Amino acid sequence: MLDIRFIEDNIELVKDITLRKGYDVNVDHLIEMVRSRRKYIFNLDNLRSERNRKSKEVSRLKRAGEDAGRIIEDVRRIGSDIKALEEKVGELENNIAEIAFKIPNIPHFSVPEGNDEDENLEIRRWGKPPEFDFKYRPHWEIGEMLGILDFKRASKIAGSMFAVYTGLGARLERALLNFFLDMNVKRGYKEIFCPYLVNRDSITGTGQLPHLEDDMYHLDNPDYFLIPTAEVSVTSLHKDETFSEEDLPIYHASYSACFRKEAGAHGRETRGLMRMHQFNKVELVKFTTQETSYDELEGLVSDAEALLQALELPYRVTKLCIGELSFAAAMCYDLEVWIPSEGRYREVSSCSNFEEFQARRLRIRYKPKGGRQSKFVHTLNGSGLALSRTLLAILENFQQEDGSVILPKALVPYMDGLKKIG
RNA sequence: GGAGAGGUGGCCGAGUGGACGAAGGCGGUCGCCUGCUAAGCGACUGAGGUGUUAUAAAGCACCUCCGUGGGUUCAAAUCCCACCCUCUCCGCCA
Repeated sequence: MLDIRFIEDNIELVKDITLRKGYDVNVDHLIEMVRSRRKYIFNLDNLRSERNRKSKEVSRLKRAGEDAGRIIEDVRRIGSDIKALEEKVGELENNIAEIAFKIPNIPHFSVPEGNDEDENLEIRRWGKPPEFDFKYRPHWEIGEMLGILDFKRASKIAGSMFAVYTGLGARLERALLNFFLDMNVKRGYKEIFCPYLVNRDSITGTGQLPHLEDDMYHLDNPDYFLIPTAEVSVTSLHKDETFSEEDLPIYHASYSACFRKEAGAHGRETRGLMRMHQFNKVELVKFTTQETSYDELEGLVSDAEALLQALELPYRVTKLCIGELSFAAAMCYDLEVWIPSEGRYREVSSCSNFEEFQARRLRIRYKPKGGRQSKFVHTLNGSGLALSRTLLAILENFQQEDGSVILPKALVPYMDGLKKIG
């Protein structure tokens, strides 16, 4: 959520960004309501002040044993005026919040113009895509040949866009999970394990609601959502808290299963591990001061890159253009790993700075050193990393002609010394 | 799921209708004292909003907030109702 004052001062900018990101929001109506709310509150406070004064008078008279009947009559009248105004203000506040929650974050000034993927800015590449002198296979073929992935049975027990990992496949998934968590902890992150079911407030706080409701699995009674990423639980961990500046930055790393309906994607990429209704991910979350958040973003990207480098997977880093930026992000780098079967790079980590956007919704603040006024923290997060896509990339990039797969050295200790599958 | 107890400021904790944004303590900040530290003494120490000067900071005035939402009352932390959460016991379960 943006600061209402900021919106008032930058009406045209807010309208422009909202429109370009494809959200339908009536900013003028919002401003109108904000202004009338202010007027009502002014009147309301005056009435309350009068009531407080007269109430004290009543109490004084009563203690003195004098008659307070006239004043009581007065206060009764004021009371009903107050109630009417309170209703009006309450209604306005609901309407204001409803609109304000639908306004996306404002991109950082350095974010490139552009509307789609092609206009993202490539920052750097690392590693070289493998060159095969044999007919290489997509990961689902490799996985089925090796007997480590089972999509048929997955669809039997659940449906399409699910996977079953068996034997060394399951072992490899677990190896990756442990490797990621260990690495991240070594780099200063605190390991967190959180609920997969969260309440509406949490998921509104990180910005998935209101507009992504259709993409999330929802339980009716009670009103719970299955998290689409650990970002939701881990960021909301500190809801309603005020840190002192010395506590910051805070680094958290959390594994979770992630659940997505992929409602907009049906029919696309239903094969393999690329897009699933349930997948595993380790998420990195940072809480920082306002001054340091962009340096921290660079650090976050490096931390995620270190994982890909340790796995020897070729990747590139891109900076997302305005149109590609998610609802809550002010700036975002994607890490994309090379996928031989597609002949292109695909996202395995999305590292974003949300600035105050989430913190404002979740009321996460800090007291600056020496300062009185508390400020909103900046929140950041990025995958470190998405497990299934990483596993897929390992199968495809390190496949051999005979169908076997050589494991990256970093994983060997996690595979009980096993260097190769198949 | 049943029975009971409880939710108050950064923390502990008092407060059962009017002088309570809230005693007392701890913690914190500043000052005094002190060779240094400790102890001691004194002052200050919640958040949000509206207005004001100029929608800078600071200030000043007022308002709101005692788990959340309703209600009773001239007046609610205090009384009533619903919900949420925590603790204890029982049941159930991994």
